[in-house]
Amino acid sequence: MKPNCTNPEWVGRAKCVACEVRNFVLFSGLTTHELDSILQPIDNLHAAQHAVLYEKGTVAPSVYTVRSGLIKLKIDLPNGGQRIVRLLRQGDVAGMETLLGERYHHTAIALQDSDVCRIPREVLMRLDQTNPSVHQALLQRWQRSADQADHFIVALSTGPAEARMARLLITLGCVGDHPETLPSREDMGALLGITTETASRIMAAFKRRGLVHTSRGNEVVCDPLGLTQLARQ
Amino acid sequence: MKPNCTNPEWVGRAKCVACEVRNFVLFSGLTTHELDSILQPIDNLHAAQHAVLYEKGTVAPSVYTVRSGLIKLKIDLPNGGQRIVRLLRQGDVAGMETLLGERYHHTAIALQDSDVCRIPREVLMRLDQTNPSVHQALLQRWQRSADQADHFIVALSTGPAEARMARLLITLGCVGDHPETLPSREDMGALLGITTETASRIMAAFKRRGLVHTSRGNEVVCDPLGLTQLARQ
DNA sequence: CGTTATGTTGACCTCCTTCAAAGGCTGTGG
DNA sequence: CCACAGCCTTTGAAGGAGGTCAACATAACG
Repeated sequence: MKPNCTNPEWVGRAKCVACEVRNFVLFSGLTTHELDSILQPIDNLHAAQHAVLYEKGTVAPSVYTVRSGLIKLKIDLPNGGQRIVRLLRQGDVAGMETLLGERYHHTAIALQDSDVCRIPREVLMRLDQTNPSVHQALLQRWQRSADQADHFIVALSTGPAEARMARLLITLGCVGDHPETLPSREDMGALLGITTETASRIMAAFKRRGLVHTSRGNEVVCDPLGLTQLARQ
Repeated sequence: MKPNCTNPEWVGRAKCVACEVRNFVLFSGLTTHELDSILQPIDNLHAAQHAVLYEKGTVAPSVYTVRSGLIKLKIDLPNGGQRIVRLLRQGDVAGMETLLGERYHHTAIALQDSDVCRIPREVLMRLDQTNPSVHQALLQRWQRSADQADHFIVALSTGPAEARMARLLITLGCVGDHPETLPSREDMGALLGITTETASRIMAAFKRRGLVHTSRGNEVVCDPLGLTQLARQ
């Protein structure tokens, strides 16, 4: 936990008009004029791997939209462990509890180098009330968050560890053609509710069986058919 | 699965103005006049135990607010089992995916005899757009739903089965003075991601250890201290 | 009063955790 | 450039927790 990894780095004031991922994030329905009328600053931040966006229990002044990368929302357990309850990717929003004036309900940490935009609570509340498209987009994010929570319960917390791991790999998208950088064994354990050792053993077994191949560095490619078959049970 | 248990019973057109739990449900901020201006019918339904409010995958024309009782939201597993992903009580809302025009994401079934109000999608969408208090109440329900999902992941799907069961009993509120009617062993299993047999064994052990007492019929009273201690690990 | 769901208990075996040790990778300082 | 520390990963052995299958008990119900 080095000091240079604990905080995201400020990149600059966000230029939403020119944002190349605007269609994926909250403000896709806003006109140039409407974007200009935002008074408070929306900051563009770069969160290096392991950077902490915010911590559970602290006051929540802003929400974060993910432009690229992968963010985990975790909750610390009384016994010292942790449980990851959500994974956020491009277009997802972290810290929506801000809108209800509460403190953050999770700790948000970057699993990969990520780009995020930090939107002050007042900005989003005003847009939510004045702009139907933003309002609709917000409802969608909330729904998406609930859907993902369901997935964590049903797919990642149910059944034998091997099946859960297969479902996790599918969820992470490493069945596609592109190789994916996987989270650490410890994070896999926190995602699935199993120990780090079990996560390591299962991954090792998957490699031996040829279900996953490490292509280069940390990146892996997976066997879609084999994994989906394992995921069933 | 008898036919008389599969559907909720129509009780009457809801009289929101006179509703004794109105302060707990979505319309607490509406005036009498605003309530009168609702054109489409809000129906008051009684859902007997095991009654099905709606089924996953069907088109979603309405949301349901819970006036009393206990509703489970479940998802069927590919292997024939089921997993309960949410429990709804007084003031909670089921089927909010309706607002995004989607099909239901869960199957909603009454765990106890329950009273619910069925609100047509159009009514809620209009109120959401025209009335800030309803809008705020909706955001709150979404947040509450996400919070409960977190609880299902962190408290009910993490750690040894015994600790999870202790947390479930605390969640169900049977540490209070009032005796509580517990769900079936099968539902406990579906809540915790364990088998019915394990749920039964753990409950039997709790009774032997004096952690829970069956007071009368299905009602039980629990030992708060003992359970909270078990819940830690 | 038989029939059917629901709960309980036992035996067995698999899966997962725990504790421990060793291997591999990376960055740092000599 | 190499040695070494620190971290992550892997692997082993042992024990316990939970699943599975089966039998039985109990309660609910027509």
